[in-house]
Amino acid sequence: MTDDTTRSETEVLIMEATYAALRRHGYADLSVAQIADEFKKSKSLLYYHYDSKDDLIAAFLSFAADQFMADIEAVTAAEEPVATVRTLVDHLLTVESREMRDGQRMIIELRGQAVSEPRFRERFTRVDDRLRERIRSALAAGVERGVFDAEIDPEDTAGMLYAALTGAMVQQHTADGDPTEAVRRMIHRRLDRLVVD
Amino acid sequence: MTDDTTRSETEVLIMEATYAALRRHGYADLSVAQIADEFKKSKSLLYYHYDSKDDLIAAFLSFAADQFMADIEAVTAAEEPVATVRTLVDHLLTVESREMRDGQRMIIELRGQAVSEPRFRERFTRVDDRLRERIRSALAAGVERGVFDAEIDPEDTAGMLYAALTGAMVQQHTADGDPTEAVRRMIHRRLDRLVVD
DNA sequence: GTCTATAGAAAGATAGAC
DNA sequence: GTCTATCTTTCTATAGAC
Repeated sequence: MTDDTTRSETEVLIMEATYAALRRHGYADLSVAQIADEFKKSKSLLYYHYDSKDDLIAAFLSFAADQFMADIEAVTAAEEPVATVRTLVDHLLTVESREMRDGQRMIIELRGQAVSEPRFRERFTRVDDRLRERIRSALAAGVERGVFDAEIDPEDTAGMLYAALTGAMVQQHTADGDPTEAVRRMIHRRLDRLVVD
Repeated sequence: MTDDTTRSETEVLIMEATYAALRRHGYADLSVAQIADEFKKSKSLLYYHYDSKDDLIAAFLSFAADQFMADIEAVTAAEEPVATVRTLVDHLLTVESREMRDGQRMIIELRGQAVSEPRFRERFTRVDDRLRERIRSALAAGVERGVFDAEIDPEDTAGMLYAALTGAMVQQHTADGDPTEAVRRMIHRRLDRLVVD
């Protein structure tokens, strides 16, 4: 279900080295040599496992997407509708550690590349669809159970919320000043009002 | 006010060549040679006018930001509060020509680079601040004149709206499926409700 | 200001041994 | 599967003439 292409032990090590290299250098001027530097074994071994640099990065994006989605599923599993949305919002907008910050920065930078890299775009499409659907289904379930105002359109509302989350993350990492708190407040306030007392 | 560094005729030609090269090749593997190819004069002349490639690109980003903001000001000039926000939303979410699409893609791609390029980040900070402020002041003016519900917090609301706009644009150009219509509908609907009858 | 020519560095990728 | 060594291309940037 998670499209986990089977990854050998070495391949997992390569993915981790790629992660480390991306954290350290960013994507813009990431070289295969830099990835190899984060890797116990040799540079040419990377070419044994992947046909090209682009191939390797595309594989990494799948790897990262798998990890990210598993993380999300774990956090929001088995919560009721309102809590699911709130948790998701807080999870996406919170940067508690340097590791999380670097991880998000990496994603934002790679996302920019998806403009012209079809393989990247494909992975982001997948993640977007799943997150949006997660919000939509929570909203729909809420309406069905009578906890949310029946006036809302779960599809559009989910699209709007997820766009706001994406935009806040992008702005946070590509401009000074942090818009995430305003967005978080607005969404929680909105949820308060949507809940039928 | 617009921080227009004075640009010589040749420099404007270089900016236009850079724009053409970015449209054609994207930022990811843009070379100075490719910029020169869109330019009547020689490659080395680029280095006479700019110290380095990064310098040239940073200058281009200022140039593009100036154009973009002038465009926005022109479209929203002298409109009343509600119309200003509606026009801004439609303007940012509408892609009517190939030129507009390419322009937006270019911005999104460059924005990804702002993660690790301080000079890029600085430019995006400026544009973000101005657009957010434009929305905020329109909302505040609307409240003051009694056309908007006095309950809203113009600052946070502007942050939320602008985040949604940014997110919709980013998603539109970095994933398949177009979330802009949902976001546009939601915002206009929201504005309908905010207007005190 | 503008050109041609090229230096110098770095990158992606492969050859071939073990 | 993994290594070392290296080929080849491409790129940024400069030198030096006009």
